[in-house]
Amino acid sequence: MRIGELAKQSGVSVRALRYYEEQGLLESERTPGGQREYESSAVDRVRFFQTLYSAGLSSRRIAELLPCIDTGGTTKEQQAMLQSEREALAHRMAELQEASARLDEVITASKARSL
Amino acid sequence: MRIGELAKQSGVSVRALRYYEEQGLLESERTPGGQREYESSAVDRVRFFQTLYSAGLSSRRIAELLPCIDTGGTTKEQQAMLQSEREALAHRMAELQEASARLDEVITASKARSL
DNA sequence: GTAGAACCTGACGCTAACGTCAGGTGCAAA
DNA sequence: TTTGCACCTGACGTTAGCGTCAGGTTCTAC
Repeated sequence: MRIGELAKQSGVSVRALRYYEEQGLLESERTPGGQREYESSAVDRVRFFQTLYSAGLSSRRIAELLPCIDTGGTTKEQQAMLQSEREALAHRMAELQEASARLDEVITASKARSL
Repeated sequence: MRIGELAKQSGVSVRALRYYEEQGLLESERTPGGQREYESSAVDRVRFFQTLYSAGLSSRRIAELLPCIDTGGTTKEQQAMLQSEREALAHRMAELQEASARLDEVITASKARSL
């Protein structure tokens, strides 16, 4: 598939896809004319990037994790990297729960006041 | 307290505090000489902002929510705003859990491979 | 009354993740 | 073979949340 189709199926912009390639996240074959050609598996890959992005990971971080993800990351450094990112995620989730709880306080307080 | 002290106690930079004021999040009295003076309650307020920031809320969004937070938000618009923000938070938490699960898959897969 | 730390207001710099031209090329259909 | 849409490569623009001068003032201590 070409880039427009991948963009449609994965729900991101064409510009974003070219950006991912620029950052070393996404590879593509080229047609004789120079246009990008993707395998259908690229759709899942891009969606995976979106998931990681929304979790607060940067392109650089994702690029660092990619070897682990693709090859299964068996070196100590890679496993440590995965672990530390996992812990960072847990930390972020705790922050979110904290924020959520604080918002709930505000909400219930305002409801009580409107009775 | 003055801005340096508030910065120290709340754990953010002086620049950040001035930025919050610029965005309408934080108010301050002024000494006759023009220096900012804060009440001790400002520490908690700033920490609250940090919590919301880390949860992915923008300054603009926080500024919109402030009236609800300070006065208890009783108008329908304000309650709706609180609710929608709460739902957005829940959505973000779900994304985090998804990402976390995906990372766990990678981690357990890599461990299995290294055995 | 003076040194020096802390403060002030601009104002420009920075990074990430794209958006958005501009100017030119590939490709599929009629 | 000529539309005309999709694609290409630069390259500059944008937003948020500050960092970082610069050049000047206030406050506190001695």
